[in-house]
Amino acid sequence: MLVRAMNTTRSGHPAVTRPDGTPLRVLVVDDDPDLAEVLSGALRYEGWRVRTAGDGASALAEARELMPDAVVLDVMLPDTDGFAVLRSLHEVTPDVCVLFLTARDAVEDRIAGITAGGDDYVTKPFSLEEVVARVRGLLRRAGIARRQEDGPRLTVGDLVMDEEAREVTRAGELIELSPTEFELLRLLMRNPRRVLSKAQILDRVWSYDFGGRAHVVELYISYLRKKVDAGREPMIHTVRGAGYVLKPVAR
Amino acid sequence: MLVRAMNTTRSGHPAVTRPDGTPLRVLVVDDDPDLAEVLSGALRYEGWRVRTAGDGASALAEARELMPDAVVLDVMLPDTDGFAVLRSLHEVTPDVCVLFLTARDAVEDRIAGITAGGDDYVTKPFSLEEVVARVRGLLRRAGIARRQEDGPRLTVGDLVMDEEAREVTRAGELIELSPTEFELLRLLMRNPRRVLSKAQILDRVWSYDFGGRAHVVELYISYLRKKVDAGREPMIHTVRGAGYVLKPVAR
DNA sequence: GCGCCCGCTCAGAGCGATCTCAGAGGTTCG
DNA sequence: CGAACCTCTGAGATCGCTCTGAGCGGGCGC
Repeated sequence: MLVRAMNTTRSGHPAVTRPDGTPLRVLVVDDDPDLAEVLSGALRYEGWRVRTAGDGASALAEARELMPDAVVLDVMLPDTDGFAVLRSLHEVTPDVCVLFLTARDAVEDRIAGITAGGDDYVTKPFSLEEVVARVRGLLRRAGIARRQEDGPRLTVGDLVMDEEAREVTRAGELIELSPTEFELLRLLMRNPRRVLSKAQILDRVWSYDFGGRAHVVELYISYLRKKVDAGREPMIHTVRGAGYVLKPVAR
Repeated sequence: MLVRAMNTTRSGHPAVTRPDGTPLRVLVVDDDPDLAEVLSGALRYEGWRVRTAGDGASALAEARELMPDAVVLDVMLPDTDGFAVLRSLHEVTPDVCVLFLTARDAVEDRIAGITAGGDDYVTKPFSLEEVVARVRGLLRRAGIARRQEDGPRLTVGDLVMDEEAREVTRAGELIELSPTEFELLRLLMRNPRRVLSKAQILDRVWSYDFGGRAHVVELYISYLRKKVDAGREPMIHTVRGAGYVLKPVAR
């Protein structure tokens, strides 16, 4: 039936859950409320339980209460710096995974030192698809996540994407994609047979501060077609006035 | 006037309800009272419980009282911006779904991130069918809605519509439809065996600012017939002086 | 049975959506 | 520092969609 089970995402595909089947718990820490809202929306959409905090102090308080599996943590906070928060976090929840949000010019070496422990980071501005993918990766590698499906592989028809290796093949043939093309295709493959509007695509694949227009989506769809559909039976379809769909070739 | 059971729409088909069988609750927020009225009428027609508000402040007040499952929210409000309202809404009712209403030109700027979660939006001017369909889609994906029928598929006889994939088949054969044709057929399929007048159709499928005459309805019915009934036993019937009906082929 | 009105369909204009190309910046890497 | 690559902008060109207008035909009231 359609009553939502705990382990189903809003989008309907099977959710990544904790080993006991309860939803994963994620804490978002960022002092920009709009950004925190957007992030938490995207993570909630994965079927996860999300809380937010705006500074280090309340982050710790929330963490104590929520006992999160993962934390999405802005390195620049008003009261403390992210690394101090990280240390305290690990005291509260030792096994927690952390995804850092950082400005591009931030000291990359310090980050590198921290991420050695299995944590990860993305630089602002980032796309939501990217953040979500990273969090999923973290959890999976940490062994916290139990995936309902196969593994780190997405399959639609004869199109296969290995997210970890960042490798895509169609009918066994390797397809080389640029970062943006890869992200766009991932979004499409995570929503097969579902029409996605250009705005939805823009919101998830391009970074939140992107000012441009939906025209780029058309452009990148065109790139993808040249690589994914090249000569073969097309899988990427335009639905005029509605958006784009990825479908396995008709039976 | 019409007496009706709580879980039945005015039009008589089974209502989409909350899991416990009580009617879904929707809050409409728009500063144009006329528009708010039209919208709330259309949503009530679905058998849902509807309240309206004209600005952000009263929207929050109403939300606290109604605890809505979904909110239809104009992004341009006199007192606050849509983002702030969204945040406060999520504080009051964490799992609420939001459908944004926006002017066409506004789409480009600040919508970014808004559809990031499960939320969605439509641009003005819109048709009522579209708004209703989107709200239903939101609720269904959020797992809030319990549908009396099967799933995200509409079926009348051997005619099947998959709303998410925007795909229609008859007896297994794929039928390609333009956006307007699709919307019209959806209306007919949601009201099988019921005669719909041209005025009703016009009101629901065409946007509220459409100046044209009912002649377009005839035209689009004609288009649909060519595609849906093509050569087969007809399902679309004219009722002279009254309107049109869609019926499964009599056995 | 007659004529009128309703409804059906055709053809075409106008418009908007989409596709693609070419090239300007910017970034990465060797 | 240069080459290769990536991303995005702008401009046409194209194509499909929507709606108008007109003519035709048939059902229904008289």
